[in-house]
Amino acid sequence: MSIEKRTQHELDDETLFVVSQTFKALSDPTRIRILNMLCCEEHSVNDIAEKLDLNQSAVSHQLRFLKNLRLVKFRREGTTLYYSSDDDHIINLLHQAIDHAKH
Amino acid sequence: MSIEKRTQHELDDETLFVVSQTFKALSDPTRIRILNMLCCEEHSVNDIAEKLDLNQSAVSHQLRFLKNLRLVKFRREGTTLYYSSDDDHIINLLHQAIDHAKH
DNA sequence: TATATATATGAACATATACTCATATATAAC
DNA sequence: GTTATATATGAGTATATGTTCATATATATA
Repeated sequence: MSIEKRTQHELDDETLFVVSQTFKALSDPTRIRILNMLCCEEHSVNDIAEKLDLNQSAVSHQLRFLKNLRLVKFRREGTTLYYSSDDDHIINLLHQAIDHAKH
Repeated sequence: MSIEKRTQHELDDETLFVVSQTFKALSDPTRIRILNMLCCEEHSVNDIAEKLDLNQSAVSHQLRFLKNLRLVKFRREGTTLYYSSDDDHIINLLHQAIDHAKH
């Protein structure tokens, strides 16, 4: 099999890493709930924690995870940070999967 | 907030579980490589193991994982099992993410 | 029946993950 | 400065995950 033919099928390490990290972000129920909450409107950390009945620290840890992957962004207003989604394409993947799961 | 309004935003447990499991399947580099290999044509277990330089047992374990989620199927020919993808929609999600990762 | 080949399975292990707790940091108001 | 509020962070911990190794199972052939 030629190198050209192989590369059609085999994914390079960089792509493999990015794709797996992206799906890893979407593979945890807590992160799914957070992303689903942030897809349409921004929310503060405490707001997310209260509405989803989660520990503030747990939410903050997960938001850092999502921010590192640039899936969410935030703006500051005083001591409050308002988070919102920052990757329409990945949010779209999430919604496709949700629709698929609901049949 | 009304129940109707809430359910617009909050996902039910069943959906949450299915979605997270689906993305979990796509979140491991080995499974991504296997699914990417199976998307276009069927392959035997040994064929997958050799082409992707993986342990036969590791491939078999991952195929069981993917089969439980009905992402792959197989047909038998003698002692050989030929696996292929069995969920076009999820394969489509994978390819969207790959394209997204490659920019 | 015995042997060979292909695949599946279970245990063991190392690593990754998600959470909680305690505490640190940052901003605002006093 | 002090105090209050909102969020971030690091350590510790329990569980989940992916792999390897050894072995079991299934099918085909002699």
